[in-house]
Amino acid sequence: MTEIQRVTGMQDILPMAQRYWRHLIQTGSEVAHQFGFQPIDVPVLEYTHLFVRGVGEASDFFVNKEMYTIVEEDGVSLTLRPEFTAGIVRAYVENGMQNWVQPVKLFTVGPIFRRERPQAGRFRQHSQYNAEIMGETDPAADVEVMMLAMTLFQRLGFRGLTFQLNSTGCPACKPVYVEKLRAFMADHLQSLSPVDRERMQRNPLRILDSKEPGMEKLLANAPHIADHLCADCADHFAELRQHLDHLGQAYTINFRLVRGIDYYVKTVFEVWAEGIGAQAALCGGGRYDGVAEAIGGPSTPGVGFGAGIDRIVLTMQTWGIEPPPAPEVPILVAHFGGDTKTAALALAFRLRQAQFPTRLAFARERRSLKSQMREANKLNVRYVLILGESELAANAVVVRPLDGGAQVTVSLAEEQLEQWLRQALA
RNA sequence: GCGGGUAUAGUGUAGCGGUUAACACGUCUGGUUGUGGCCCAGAAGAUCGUGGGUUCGAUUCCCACUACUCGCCCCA
Repeated sequence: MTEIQRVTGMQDILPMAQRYWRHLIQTGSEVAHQFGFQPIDVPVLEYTHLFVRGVGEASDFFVNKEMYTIVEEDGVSLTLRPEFTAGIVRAYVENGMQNWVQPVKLFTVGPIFRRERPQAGRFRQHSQYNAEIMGETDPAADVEVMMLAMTLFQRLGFRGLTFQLNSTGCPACKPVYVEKLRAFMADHLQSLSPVDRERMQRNPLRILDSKEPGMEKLLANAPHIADHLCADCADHFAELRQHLDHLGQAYTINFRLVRGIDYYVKTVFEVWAEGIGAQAALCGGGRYDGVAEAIGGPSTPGVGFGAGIDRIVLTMQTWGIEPPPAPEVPILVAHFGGDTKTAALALAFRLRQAQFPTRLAFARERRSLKSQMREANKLNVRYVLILGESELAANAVVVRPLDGGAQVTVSLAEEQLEQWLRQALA
């Protein structure tokens, strides 16, 4: 219990849970392909400064407390990626994707690492599905990213999905708004909780999604960013909404929806599912036109989203959304005495060559057929191929169906067994 | 970083200041000569999270630590 143990916040994805994961990843890949996104993988490890520059002002906090960083002997500092965007933007710049047909549309799946305190649906290692469009400022690109997310969740079987949508402004209008918000809050200091006063210092926008009691009423009267956007941002937001309206896609303008990091501009959105609170949003994303420059590359607009796979799987499980059943292994080869084990081994490989998923019964010593039958039954095998000495002598196997059908003897000559099985399993 | 809860075989639980630490599920084996599910029998599997106390004696009471868990902060 003390020695052999997972690292805090890490988890094993056992075979029983894999069908959720596989289904999610496969559906995600299919949908991405349909939307014209190409797959990409970026390293788990990057130079620390990539993430430090990428996340901007709040970086001290993350660097100190929330990132897994190792310093190599020569002093080079590396960090396990705490997000995908920085790495993908780095790959875009480093591989000269500016010279590809614009925009470049990419998606990826993989683990990310954050040294946070684990809690329901939050792990230190968790996997994300990410999609990004790089090199395009058109609000239609935002729409496409949003609809990719929405389609994915619909395809997975979620119901009652809604967009939560907001605009967070840009370097031109966001600071002006933040000042207005700060001034408003200063006038209502006495109704702010200590936590929110603290927030006002560090990251005023975050007050908007405060969970403190009474904030709802106060925030309703606070200045809303949608009313303080610059012309460019207002146009972008208006056009985005127009497109959504035109698609008949419902959305909720949520003025409390914000992102904690500076590089987000204009669009921010989440997908919520019926009955799930804001904390369990299925995904979140937005526009990050400032990132490429922040990491030292040429100014490049980008928009994308990330969806936490672990959390989506949890949600599917609590809702009873069933992925397709795991592929089964329909055949077990049993053997019984004499040289039959050797022959069974060969038979199993022969069947696998012929594309039949096959399990082979093992037996150090002589093992009863009954025991092997039990194994087959527990594994939900459809046919047990019994290879005893008499079958071996006759160059045949007994094919025993486990669904109650009659067993038959099939010759091992030529392709007879393969043909029989192909028909039976069709 | 802060706060609440929990810690007994693989899993879920019971238990008590002194017991061979129990039960269910699961696992394995067997139930006459080569055939699953039900049933029956047996077996393996726990220094009762770790370390300190209190006590004649601690799995049981107390403390600390660790881990797990739920929430807060934060959330790229």
